[in-house]
Amino acid sequence: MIDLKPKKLPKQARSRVSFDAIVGAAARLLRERGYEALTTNHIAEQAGVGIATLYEFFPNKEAIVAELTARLMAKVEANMEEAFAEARGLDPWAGVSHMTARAVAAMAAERDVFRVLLRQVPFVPQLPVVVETRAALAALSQRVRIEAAGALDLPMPEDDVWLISEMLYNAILEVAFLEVSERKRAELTKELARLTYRMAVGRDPETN
Amino acid sequence: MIDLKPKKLPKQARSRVSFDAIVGAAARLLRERGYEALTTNHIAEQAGVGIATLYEFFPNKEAIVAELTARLMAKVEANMEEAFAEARGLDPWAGVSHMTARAVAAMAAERDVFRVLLRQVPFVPQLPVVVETRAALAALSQRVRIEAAGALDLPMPEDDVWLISEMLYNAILEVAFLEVSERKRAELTKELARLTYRMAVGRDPETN
DNA sequence: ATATAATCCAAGTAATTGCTCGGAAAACTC
DNA sequence: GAGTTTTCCGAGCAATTACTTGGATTATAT
Repeated sequence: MIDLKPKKLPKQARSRVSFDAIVGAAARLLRERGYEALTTNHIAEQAGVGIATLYEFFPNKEAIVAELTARLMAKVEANMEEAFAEARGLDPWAGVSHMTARAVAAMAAERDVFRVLLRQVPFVPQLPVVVETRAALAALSQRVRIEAAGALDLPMPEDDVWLISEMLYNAILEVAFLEVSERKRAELTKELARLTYRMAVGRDPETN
Repeated sequence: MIDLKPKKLPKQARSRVSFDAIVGAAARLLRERGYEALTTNHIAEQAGVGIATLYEFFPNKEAIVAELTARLMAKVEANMEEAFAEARGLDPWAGVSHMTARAVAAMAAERDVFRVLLRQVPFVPQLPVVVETRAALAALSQRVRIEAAGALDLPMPEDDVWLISEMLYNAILEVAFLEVSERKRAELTKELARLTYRMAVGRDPETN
Protein backbone atom coordinates (compact mmCIF):
# COMPACT_ATOMS: atom_id res chain seq x y z
CA MET A 1 0.00 0.00 0.00
CA ILE A 2 1.03 3.55 -0.67
CA ASP A 3 1.82 6.44 1.63
CA LEU A 4 -1.24 7.32 3.67
CA LYS A 5 0.09 10.14 5.82
CA PRO A 6 -0.40 13.81 4.98
CA LYS A 7 2.82 14.99 3.37
CA LYS A 8 2.69 18.23 5.31
CA LEU A 9 0.62 19.56 8.18
CA PRO A 10 -0.84 23.08 8.15
CA LYS A 11 1.19 25.64 10.04
CA GLN A 12 -0.88 28.74 9.53
CA ALA A 13 -4.55 29.32 10.22
CA ARG A 14 -5.53 29.84 6.58
CA SER A 15 -4.02 26.53 5.51
CA ARG A 16 -5.74 24.70 8.35
CA VAL A 17 -8.96 25.98 6.86
CA SER A 18 -7.98 24.54 3.49
CA PHE A 19 -6.87 21.27 5.04
CA ASP A 20 -10.13 20.86 6.90
CA ALA A 21 -12.14 21.90 3.88
CA ILE A 22 -10.48 19.14 1.86
CA VAL A 23 -11.25 16.48 4.45
CA GLY A 24 -14.78 17.83 4.80
CA ALA A 25 -15.35 17.83 1.07
CA ALA A 26 -14.20 14.22 0.88
CA ALA A 27 -16.72 13.32 3.57
CA ARG A 28 -19.52 15.12 1.76
CA LEU A 29 -18.71 13.47 -1.57
CA LEU A 30 -18.51 10.03 -0.01
CA ARG A 31 -21.82 10.59 1.71
CA GLU A 32 -23.62 11.88 -1.36
CA ARG A 33 -21.89 10.15 -4.25
CA GLY A 34 -20.06 7.10 -2.91
CA TYR A 35 -16.47 6.07 -3.28
CA GLU A 36 -16.53 5.63 -7.02
CA ALA A 37 -17.28 9.31 -7.54
CA LEU A 38 -14.52 10.40 -5.19
CA THR A 39 -11.87 12.03 -7.36
CA THR A 40 -9.18 14.44 -6.30
CA ASN A 41 -10.42 17.05 -8.74
CA HIS A 42 -13.94 16.86 -7.32
CA ILE A 43 -12.64 17.07 -3.78
CA ALA A 44 -10.64 20.21 -4.55
CA GLU A 45 -13.57 21.79 -6.32
CA GLN A 46 -16.00 20.97 -3.48
CA ALA A 47 -13.50 22.23 -0.94
CA GLY A 48 -13.08 25.48 -2.84
CA VAL A 49 -9.34 25.10 -3.21
CA GLY A 50 -7.11 24.56 -6.21
CA ILE A 51 -6.12 21.02 -7.07
CA ALA A 52 -2.48 21.90 -6.44
CA THR A 53 -3.32 23.01 -2.91
CA LEU A 54 -4.78 19.59 -2.25
CA TYR A 55 -1.57 17.95 -3.37
CA GLU A 56 0.39 20.36 -1.22
CA PHE A 57 -0.93 18.54 1.84
CA PHE A 58 -1.83 15.06 0.70
CA PRO A 59 0.36 12.73 -1.36
CA ASN A 60 -2.66 11.02 -2.94
CA LYS A 61 -6.36 10.39 -2.71
CA GLU A 62 -6.03 7.51 -0.28
CA ALA A 63 -4.30 9.73 2.27
CA ILE A 64 -7.32 12.03 2.34
CA VAL A 65 -9.63 9.10 3.00
CA ALA A 66 -7.24 7.85 5.68
CA GLU A 67 -7.23 11.24 7.39
CA LEU A 68 -11.02 11.40 7.34
CA THR A 69 -11.24 7.88 8.71
CA ALA A 70 -8.79 8.68 11.48
CA ARG A 71 -10.82 11.69 12.56
CA LEU A 72 -14.07 9.75 12.63
CA MET A 73 -12.60 6.80 14.47
CA ALA A 74 -11.02 9.09 17.06
CA LYS A 75 -14.43 10.55 17.73
CA VAL A 76 -15.94 7.08 18.13
CA GLU A 77 -13.17 5.95 20.43
CA ALA A 78 -13.49 9.04 22.62
CA ASN A 79 -17.22 8.47 22.79
CA MET A 80 -16.77 4.87 23.83
CA GLU A 81 -14.24 5.68 26.52
CA GLU A 82 -16.68 8.15 27.93
CA ALA A 83 -19.38 5.49 27.77
CA PHE A 84 -17.11 3.06 29.58
CA ALA A 85 -16.52 5.53 32.37
CA GLU A 86 -20.25 5.98 32.70
CA ALA A 87 -20.80 2.23 32.74
CA ARG A 88 -18.47 1.57 35.65
CA GLY A 89 -20.31 0.51 38.72
CA LEU A 90 -23.40 -0.47 36.75
CA ASP A 91 -24.41 -4.09 36.91
CA PRO A 92 -23.35 -6.24 33.93
CA TRP A 93 -26.62 -6.03 32.03
CA ALA A 94 -26.89 -2.28 32.43
CA GLY A 95 -23.25 -1.95 31.39
CA VAL A 96 -23.64 -3.97 28.21
CA SER A 97 -26.84 -2.16 27.44
CA HIS A 98 -25.30 1.25 27.90
CA MET A 99 -22.15 0.52 25.91
CA THR A 100 -24.13 -0.92 23.03
CA ALA A 101 -26.43 2.06 22.90
CA ARG A 102 -23.53 4.49 22.87
CA ALA A 103 -21.74 2.54 20.14
CA VAL A 104 -24.79 2.53 17.89
CA ALA A 105 -25.36 6.22 18.50
CA ALA A 106 -21.75 7.06 17.73
CA MET A 107 -21.86 5.29 14.38
CA ALA A 108 -25.36 6.38 13.50
CA ALA A 109 -24.38 10.03 13.84
CA GLU A 110 -22.30 9.66 10.67
CA ARG A 111 -23.92 6.62 9.23
CA ASP A 112 -23.67 7.47 5.55
CA VAL A 113 -19.96 8.17 5.69
CA PHE A 114 -19.24 5.13 7.82
CA ARG A 115 -21.24 2.89 5.55
CA VAL A 116 -19.18 3.88 2.54
CA LEU A 117 -15.88 3.90 4.38
CA LEU A 118 -16.23 0.61 6.23
CA ARG A 119 -18.19 -1.35 3.66
CA GLN A 120 -17.12 -0.10 0.27
CA VAL A 121 -13.62 1.31 0.36
CA PRO A 122 -11.20 -1.56 -0.16
CA PHE A 123 -8.39 -0.43 2.10
CA VAL A 124 -10.25 1.26 4.96
CA PRO A 125 -11.13 -1.81 7.07
CA GLN A 126 -7.44 -2.72 7.10
CA LEU A 127 -6.25 0.77 7.96
CA PRO A 128 -4.12 0.69 11.12
CA VAL A 129 -6.31 3.30 12.75
CA VAL A 130 -9.39 1.18 12.14
CA VAL A 131 -7.80 -2.03 13.32
CA GLU A 132 -6.48 -0.28 16.42
CA THR A 133 -9.75 1.36 17.24
CA ARG A 134 -11.57 -1.94 16.91
CA ALA A 135 -9.01 -3.53 19.19
CA ALA A 136 -9.49 -0.73 21.70
CA LEU A 137 -13.26 -1.19 21.60
CA ALA A 138 -12.90 -4.95 22.03
CA ALA A 139 -10.62 -4.29 24.99
CA LEU A 140 -13.24 -2.04 26.53
CA SER A 141 -15.84 -4.78 26.13
CA GLN A 142 -13.43 -7.17 27.74
CA ARG A 143 -13.07 -4.89 30.74
CA VAL A 144 -16.82 -4.72 31.07
CA ARG A 145 -16.87 -8.49 31.00
CA ILE A 146 -14.07 -8.86 33.51
CA GLU A 147 -15.69 -6.47 35.93
CA ALA A 148 -18.86 -8.48 35.51
CA ALA A 149 -17.01 -11.75 35.99
CA GLY A 150 -16.97 -11.31 39.72
CA ALA A 151 -20.71 -10.94 39.79
CA LEU A 152 -21.34 -13.67 37.23
CA ASP A 153 -18.46 -16.15 37.26
CA LEU A 154 -17.88 -16.34 33.55
CA PRO A 155 -15.34 -18.49 31.82
CA MET A 156 -14.97 -17.67 28.15
CA PRO A 157 -12.72 -19.25 25.56
CA GLU A 158 -10.65 -16.88 23.44
CA ASP A 159 -12.49 -17.86 20.27
CA ASP A 160 -15.76 -16.80 21.85
CA VAL A 161 -14.36 -13.40 22.70
CA TRP A 162 -13.31 -12.93 19.10
CA LEU A 163 -16.58 -14.19 17.65
CA ILE A 164 -18.72 -12.09 19.94
CA SER A 165 -16.64 -9.03 19.12
CA GLU A 166 -17.05 -9.62 15.40
CA MET A 167 -20.77 -10.25 15.67
CA LEU A 168 -21.37 -7.29 17.91
CA TYR A 169 -19.28 -4.96 15.77
CA ASN A 170 -21.06 -5.95 12.58
CA ALA A 171 -24.49 -5.82 14.18
CA ILE A 172 -23.76 -2.37 15.61
CA LEU A 173 -22.91 -1.22 12.10
CA GLU A 174 -26.02 -2.79 10.62
CA VAL A 175 -28.28 -1.22 13.22
CA ALA A 176 -26.55 2.13 12.92
CA PHE A 177 -26.83 2.06 9.12
CA LEU A 178 -30.54 1.24 9.06
CA GLU A 179 -32.79 4.00 7.81
CA VAL A 180 -35.46 3.84 10.51
CA SER A 181 -36.84 6.13 13.16
CA GLU A 182 -34.59 6.73 16.12
CA ARG A 183 -37.27 5.10 18.24
CA LYS A 184 -37.03 1.88 16.21
CA ARG A 185 -33.25 2.04 16.26
CA ALA A 186 -33.33 2.26 20.05
CA GLU A 187 -35.56 -0.80 20.23
CA LEU A 188 -33.26 -2.77 17.98
CA THR A 189 -30.28 -1.64 20.00
CA LYS A 190 -31.85 -2.87 23.19
CA GLU A 191 -32.60 -6.24 21.61
CA LEU A 192 -29.04 -6.38 20.31
CA ALA A 193 -27.73 -5.82 23.81
CA ARG A 194 -29.96 -8.61 25.08
CA LEU A 195 -28.75 -11.03 22.42
CA THR A 196 -25.17 -10.08 23.20
CA TYR A 197 -25.79 -10.75 26.86
CA ARG A 198 -27.25 -14.10 25.93
CA MET A 199 -24.16 -14.95 23.91
CA ALA A 200 -21.77 -13.85 26.60
CA VAL A 201 -23.56 -15.16 29.65
CA GLY A 202 -25.67 -17.99 28.33
CA ARG A 203 -28.95 -16.82 29.78
CA ASP A 204 -31.19 -13.79 29.87
CA PRO A 205 -30.38 -10.81 32.06
CA GLU A 206 -32.49 -10.47 35.16
CA THR A 207 -34.57 -7.44 34.36
CA ASN A 208 -35.31 -5.90 37.69
CA MET B 1 -28.49 1.84 -11.39
CA ILE B 2 -27.71 0.79 -14.91
CA ASP B 3 -28.66 -2.29 -16.88
CA LEU B 4 -27.25 -5.35 -15.20
CA LYS B 5 -28.52 -8.10 -17.46
CA PRO B 6 -26.45 -9.63 -20.24
CA LYS B 7 -27.54 -7.94 -23.47
CA LYS B 8 -27.48 -11.24 -25.29
CA LEU B 9 -27.14 -14.87 -24.27
CA PRO B 10 -24.87 -17.28 -26.14
CA LYS B 11 -26.62 -19.42 -28.75
CA GLN B 12 -23.77 -21.45 -30.10
CA ALA B 13 -21.25 -23.56 -28.24
CA ARG B 14 -18.27 -21.42 -29.16
CA SER B 15 -19.84 -18.27 -27.81
CA ARG B 16 -20.78 -19.99 -24.57
CA VAL B 17 -17.09 -20.66 -24.17
CA SER B 18 -16.37 -16.96 -24.62
CA PHE B 19 -19.17 -15.96 -22.28
CA ASP B 20 -17.94 -18.27 -19.55
CA ALA B 21 -14.35 -17.21 -20.11
CA ILE B 22 -15.35 -13.60 -19.55
CA VAL B 23 -17.13 -14.38 -16.28
CA GLY B 24 -14.25 -16.59 -15.22
CA ALA B 25 -11.69 -13.92 -16.02
CA ALA B 26 -13.64 -11.41 -13.97
CA ALA B 27 -13.58 -13.82 -11.03
CA ARG B 28 -9.85 -14.37 -11.36
CA LEU B 29 -9.10 -10.66 -11.55
CA LEU B 30 -11.28 -9.88 -8.55
CA ARG B 31 -9.59 -12.62 -6.60
CA GLU B 32 -6.07 -11.59 -7.48
CA ARG B 33 -6.28 -7.85 -7.98
CA GLY B 34 -9.42 -6.58 -6.31
CA TYR B 35 -12.26 -4.51 -7.68
CA GLU B 36 -10.21 -1.43 -8.41
CA ALA B 37 -8.13 -3.30 -10.95
CA LEU B 38 -11.17 -4.77 -12.66
CA THR B 39 -11.36 -3.11 -16.07
CA THR B 40 -13.18 -4.33 -19.12
CA ASN B 41 -9.98 -4.33 -21.15
CA HIS B 42 -8.24 -6.51 -18.57
CA ILE B 43 -11.19 -8.88 -18.43
CA ALA B 44 -11.21 -9.34 -22.19
CA GLU B 45 -7.47 -9.85 -22.28
CA GLN B 46 -7.55 -12.38 -19.42
CA ALA B 47 -10.46 -14.17 -21.05
CA GLY B 48 -8.62 -14.37 -24.34
CA VAL B 49 -11.35 -12.60 -26.30
CA GLY B 50 -11.45 -9.26 -28.03
CA ILE B 51 -12.86 -6.30 -26.17
CA ALA B 52 -15.66 -6.05 -28.71
CA THR B 53 -16.68 -9.62 -28.02
CA LEU B 54 -17.10 -8.77 -24.38
CA TYR B 55 -19.43 -5.92 -25.27
CA GLU B 56 -21.32 -8.23 -27.57
CA PHE B 57 -22.69 -10.01 -24.52
CA PHE B 58 -22.53 -7.53 -21.67
CA PRO B 59 -23.75 -3.93 -21.75
CA ASN B 60 -21.16 -2.83 -19.20
CA LYS B 61 -18.72 -3.91 -16.54
CA GLU B 62 -21.33 -4.07 -13.79
CA ALA B 63 -23.34 -6.65 -15.71
CA ILE B 64 -20.36 -8.99 -15.74
CA VAL B 65 -19.97 -8.66 -11.99
CA ALA B 66 -23.71 -9.22 -11.57
CA GLU B 67 -23.57 -12.39 -13.65
CA LEU B 68 -20.65 -13.72 -11.64
CA THR B 69 -22.44 -12.88 -8.41
CA ALA B 70 -25.59 -14.62 -9.57
CA ARG B 71 -23.68 -17.79 -10.39
CA LEU B 72 -21.93 -17.86 -7.03
CA MET B 73 -25.07 -17.14 -5.06
CA ALA B 74 -26.95 -19.85 -6.90
CA LYS B 75 -24.28 -22.31 -5.86
CA VAL B 76 -24.53 -21.21 -2.24
CA GLU B 77 -28.29 -21.43 -2.25
CA ALA B 78 -28.28 -24.91 -3.75
CA ASN B 79 -25.76 -25.96 -1.14
CA MET B 80 -27.90 -24.63 1.67
CA GLU B 81 -31.05 -26.29 0.44
CA GLU B 82 -29.18 -29.55 0.37
CA ALA B 83 -27.95 -28.86 3.88
CA PHE B 84 -31.49 -28.15 5.01
CA ALA B 85 -32.70 -31.45 3.63
CA GLU B 86 -29.94 -33.20 5.52
CA ALA B 87 -30.79 -31.32 8.71
CA ARG B 88 -34.41 -32.42 8.76
CA GLY B 89 -35.12 -34.79 11.57
CA LEU B 90 -32.02 -33.79 13.47
CA ASP B 91 -32.56 -32.23 16.86
CA PRO B 92 -32.35 -28.43 16.97
CA TRP B 93 -28.75 -28.17 18.11
CA ALA B 94 -27.54 -30.65 15.51
CA GLY B 95 -29.57 -28.82 12.89
CA VAL B 96 -28.13 -25.40 13.67
CA SER B 97 -24.69 -26.88 13.87
CA HIS B 98 -24.98 -28.59 10.52
CA MET B 99 -26.46 -25.61 8.70
CA THR B 100 -23.80 -23.27 10.04
CA ALA B 101 -21.01 -25.60 9.03
CA ARG B 102 -22.37 -25.95 5.52
CA ALA B 103 -22.81 -22.20 5.15
CA VAL B 104 -19.25 -21.48 6.21
CA ALA B 105 -17.95 -24.18 3.90
CA ALA B 106 -19.94 -22.85 0.96
CA MET B 107 -18.54 -19.34 1.35
CA ALA B 108 -15.03 -20.45 2.25
CA ALA B 109 -14.77 -22.39 -0.99
CA GLU B 110 -14.64 -19.09 -2.87
CA ARG B 111 -13.63 -16.84 -0.05
CA ASP B 112 -11.42 -14.45 -1.98
CA VAL B 113 -14.06 -13.69 -4.58
CA PHE B 114 -16.82 -13.40 -2.02
CA ARG B 115 -14.77 -11.08 0.16
CA VAL B 116 -14.27 -8.65 -2.68
CA LEU B 117 -17.81 -8.95 -4.02
CA LEU B 118 -19.68 -8.67 -0.74
CA ARG B 119 -17.40 -6.29 1.11
CA GLN B 120 -15.86 -4.02 -1.50
CA VAL B 121 -18.06 -3.70 -4.54
CA PRO B 122 -20.53 -0.90 -3.89
CA PHE B 123 -23.57 -2.30 -5.65
CA VAL B 124 -23.24 -6.03 -5.01
CA PRO B 125 -24.80 -6.25 -1.54
CA GLN B 126 -27.90 -4.53 -2.94
CA LEU B 127 -28.11 -6.72 -6.01
CA PRO B 128 -31.54 -8.39 -6.20
CA VAL B 129 -29.96 -11.80 -6.46
CA VAL B 130 -28.00 -11.19 -3.25
CA VAL B 131 -30.96 -9.79 -1.36
CA GLU B 132 -33.11 -12.67 -2.50
CA THR B 133 -30.57 -15.31 -1.64
CA ARG B 134 -30.12 -13.83 1.80
CA ALA B 135 -33.87 -13.85 2.26
CA ALA B 136 -34.01 -17.47 1.16
CA LEU B 137 -31.29 -18.40 3.62
CA ALA B 138 -33.04 -16.53 6.41
CA ALA B 139 -36.22 -18.39 5.52
CA LEU B 140 -34.38 -21.68 5.76
CA SER B 141 -33.10 -20.73 9.21
CA GLN B 142 -36.62 -19.85 10.15
CA ARG B 143 -37.84 -23.26 9.11
CA VAL B 144 -35.15 -24.88 11.23
CA ARG B 145 -36.33 -22.74 14.12
CA ILE B 146 -39.99 -23.53 13.57
CA GLU B 147 -39.37 -27.25 13.42
CA ALA B 148 -37.39 -26.87 16.60
CA ALA B 149 -40.11 -24.80 18.21
CA GLY B 150 -42.13 -27.88 18.98
CA ALA B 151 -39.25 -29.42 20.85
CA LEU B 152 -38.22 -26.18 22.52
CA ASP B 153 -41.22 -23.89 22.82
CA LEU B 154 -39.60 -20.73 21.50
CA PRO B 155 -41.28 -17.42 21.16
CA MET B 156 -39.16 -14.93 19.23
CA PRO B 157 -39.89 -11.33 18.37
CA GLU B 158 -39.47 -10.33 14.74
CA ASP B 159 -36.61 -7.98 15.56
CA ASP B 160 -34.70 -10.85 17.09
CA VAL B 161 -35.11 -12.91 13.97
CA TRP B 162 -33.70 -10.08 11.91
CA LEU B 163 -30.84 -9.36 14.29
CA ILE B 164 -29.83 -12.98 14.60
CA SER B 165 -29.92 -13.35 10.82
CA GLU B 166 -27.69 -10.31 10.37
CA MET B 167 -25.26 -11.39 13.04
CA LEU B 168 -25.10 -14.94 11.80
CA TYR B 169 -24.67 -13.90 8.17
CA ASN B 170 -21.85 -11.51 8.97
CA ALA B 171 -20.15 -13.94 11.29
CA ILE B 172 -20.35 -16.68 8.68
CA LEU B 173 -18.61 -14.37 6.24
CA GLU B 174 -15.95 -13.39 8.77
CA VAL B 175 -15.20 -17.00 9.64
CA ALA B 176 -15.22 -18.05 6.00
CA PHE B 177 -12.87 -15.20 5.04
CA LEU B 178 -10.32 -15.93 7.75
CA GLU B 179 -7.01 -17.27 6.53
CA VAL B 180 -6.58 -20.12 8.99
CA SER B 181 -6.27 -23.88 8.85
CA GLU B 182 -9.45 -25.73 8.02
CA ARG B 183 -9.19 -27.34 11.43
CA LYS B 184 -9.27 -23.95 13.12
CA ARG B 185 -12.09 -22.80 10.89
CA ALA B 186 -14.12 -25.84 11.91
CA GLU B 187 -13.55 -25.04 15.58
CA LEU B 188 -14.67 -21.45 15.10
CA THR B 189 -17.69 -22.63 13.16
CA LYS B 190 -18.72 -24.91 15.99
CA GLU B 191 -18.38 -22.08 18.48
CA LEU B 192 -20.36 -19.83 16.18
CA ALA B 193 -23.16 -22.38 16.08
CA ARG B 194 -23.13 -22.56 19.85
CA LEU B 195 -23.34 -18.79 20.22
CA THR B 196 -26.15 -18.73 17.70
CA TYR B 197 -27.99 -21.36 19.68
CA ARG B 198 -27.48 -19.29 22.79
CA MET B 199 -28.94 -16.25 21.08
CA ALA B 200 -31.91 -18.11 19.70
CA VAL B 201 -32.74 -20.33 22.67
CA GLY B 202 -31.31 -18.44 25.61
CA ARG B 203 -29.30 -21.31 27.00
CA ASP B 204 -26.63 -23.79 25.99
CA PRO B 205 -27.51 -26.83 23.89
CA GLU B 206 -27.57 -30.11 25.76
CA THR B 207 -24.51 -31.85 24.37
CA ASN B 208 -25.33 -35.49 24.66
C1' DA C 1 11.95 46.44 5.29
C1' DT C 2 13.82 42.47 3.69
C1' DA C 3 14.37 37.68 3.52
C1' DT C 4 12.42 33.39 4.21
C1' DA C 5 8.98 30.28 4.50
C1' DA C 6 4.21 28.98 3.84
C1' DT C 7 0.33 28.87 0.99
C1' DC C 8 -2.05 29.13 -3.08
C1' DC C 9 -3.54 27.76 -7.99
C1' DA C 10 -4.82 27.50 -13.17
C1' DA C 11 -3.20 25.15 -16.95
C1' DG C 12 -1.59 21.15 -18.57
C1' DT C 13 0.18 16.06 -19.16
C1' DA C 14 0.48 11.29 -19.68
C1' DA C 15 -2.05 7.38 -18.83
C1' DT C 16 -6.15 4.91 -18.46
C1' DT C 17 -10.94 4.37 -18.68
C1' DG C 18 -15.42 2.37 -20.70
C1' DC C 19 -17.08 1.69 -24.90
C1' DT C 20 -18.07 2.02 -30.41
C1' DC C 21 -17.06 1.29 -35.27
C1' DG C 22 -16.91 -1.21 -39.35
C1' DG C 23 -16.35 -5.24 -41.12
C1' DA C 24 -14.50 -10.23 -41.48
C1' DA C 25 -15.17 -15.13 -40.45
C1' DA C 26 -17.77 -18.99 -38.94
C1' DA C 27 -21.93 -21.44 -38.09
C1' DC C 28 -26.71 -22.52 -38.75
C1' DT C 29 -31.19 -22.71 -42.07
C1' DC C 30 -33.47 -23.94 -46.02
C1' DG D 1 -25.00 -23.53 -51.61
C1' DA D 2 -27.19 -19.13 -50.88
C1' DG D 3 -28.77 -16.34 -47.41
C1' DT D 4 -29.17 -15.24 -42.69
C1' DT D 5 -27.62 -15.06 -38.11
C1' DT D 6 -24.20 -15.44 -34.81
C1' DT D 7 -19.72 -14.66 -33.34
C1' DC D 8 -15.54 -12.42 -33.43
C1' DC D 9 -12.14 -8.45 -33.09
C1' DG D 10 -8.42 -4.64 -33.29
C1' DA D 11 -8.00 0.11 -33.93
C1' DG D 12 -9.38 4.06 -31.96
C1' DC D 13 -12.23 7.83 -29.49
C1' DA D 14 -13.97 10.90 -26.08
C1' DA D 15 -13.85 11.46 -21.38
C1' DT D 16 -11.74 11.16 -17.15
C1' DT D 17 -8.11 10.13 -14.06
C1' DA D 18 -4.29 11.23 -10.63
C1' DC D 19 -0.90 14.21 -10.42
C1' DT D 20 3.05 18.05 -11.88
C1' DT D 21 4.82 22.40 -13.27
C1' DG D 22 6.17 27.00 -12.59
C1' DG D 23 5.30 30.71 -10.51
C1' DA D 24 2.36 34.31 -7.86
C1' DT D 25 0.69 35.85 -3.31
C1' DT D 26 0.64 36.14 1.60
C1' DA D 27 2.29 35.63 6.18
C1' DT D 28 6.25 35.44 9.52
C1' DA D 29 10.82 36.45 11.43
C1' DT D 30 14.57 39.51 12.07
